[in-house]
Amino acid sequence: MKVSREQMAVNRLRILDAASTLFRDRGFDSVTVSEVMKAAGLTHGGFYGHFKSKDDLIAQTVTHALTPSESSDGGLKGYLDAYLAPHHRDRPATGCPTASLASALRHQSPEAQAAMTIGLRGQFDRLAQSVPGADAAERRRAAIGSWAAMVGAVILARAVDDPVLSDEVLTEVRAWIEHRA
Amino acid sequence: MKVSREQMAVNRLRILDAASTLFRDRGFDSVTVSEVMKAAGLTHGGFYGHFKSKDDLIAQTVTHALTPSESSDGGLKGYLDAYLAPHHRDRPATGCPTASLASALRHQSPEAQAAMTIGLRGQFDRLAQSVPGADAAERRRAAIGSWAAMVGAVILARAVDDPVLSDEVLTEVRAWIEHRA
DNA sequence: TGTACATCAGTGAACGCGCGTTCACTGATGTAC
DNA sequence: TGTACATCAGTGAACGCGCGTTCACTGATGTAC
Repeated sequence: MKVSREQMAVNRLRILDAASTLFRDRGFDSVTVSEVMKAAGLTHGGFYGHFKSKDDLIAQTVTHALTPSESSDGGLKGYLDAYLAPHHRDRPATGCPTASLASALRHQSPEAQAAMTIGLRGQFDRLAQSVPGADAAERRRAAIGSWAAMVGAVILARAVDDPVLSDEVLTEVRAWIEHRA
Repeated sequence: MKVSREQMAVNRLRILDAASTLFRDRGFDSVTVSEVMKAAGLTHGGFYGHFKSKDDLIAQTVTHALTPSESSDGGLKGYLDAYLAPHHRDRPATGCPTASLASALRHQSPEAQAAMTIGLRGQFDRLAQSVPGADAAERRRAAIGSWAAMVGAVILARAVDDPVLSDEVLTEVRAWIEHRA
């Protein structure tokens, strides 16, 4: 049954939101097209009216997920604390897409990688504005260094079985970055 | 045709080496059991004489890949330079297993995660011995912080499409870590 | 504004392929005598 | 040391399942008059 053009646009966004959540939670490969459509309240057959293929969905989802929603603007310290917190580590589905998806992007389409490149460039620019430093070059270096450490910390904290070691990674990396800033 | 016990042990190691290379290169999901066996010079049917399942292979491969082979002992500076080099970024198949596999471990068996935990603990201990710092706590913090930044940098550098941005990530993170040490 | 009809978003059954896994078989190994 | 036989590592065909994708169909939309 046909739906209105507005409804179709809404459905497209619902699919992207569902995909964004599911992919962050379980990765690209183990999430099926049917699951995404079901989570969006539709059936799998309609998928190909919105996207050319699963690869296409992945590329568009990366773009969608990395488009910054008017950030909290709560300062670097607050951002760092929230990012390197157990709450964030334990909820990849609603957390930073870079931390959950960056590694897998190496095996995805050029389109998906291009979306990641744009997202990362934006993140560096944004971070460079809130990070302290004498000149622009120093701030950019601190932005890139901090971001690599933050993403690496969350990935390591999530890969580890022992909650004590996992918490230690978050705490120590936070202290290590702050000590410098 | 049966082979000698020694040959069987050799074959087992060949399978683990092949799996280690293939998994690092292409991830756990997109590498098939048949591919691993073929790369080890065997046929897929014999696989289940060595491993209980593909999940079992993954867990044992993580253990195998993270067992440190008498490290180069070339000092922290040399290690950092080699780690954050384009050569390493461009060759995940022969590179650091943590950088290529840590993210995916979140979706693997408890056994695989336990192997990662042991490997990470060892890496922190080793790094803490070569990193400068006033006391043990400071050195451990520097070890964890540097490792998170190194792993994060290689993951980001590999996820990105633009070679200039990718090189910049490696260079800036290296300078950022060194500036502190 | 109301009516008739063409369009097309969404449905759900079906297809085909590739994967992990199983299994009957082979023939070299290694043990018992 | 030599021989007969049981064992079992490896082979390759086959199975079954789940996935991405296709397609004939449905019925609400939205346009032409």
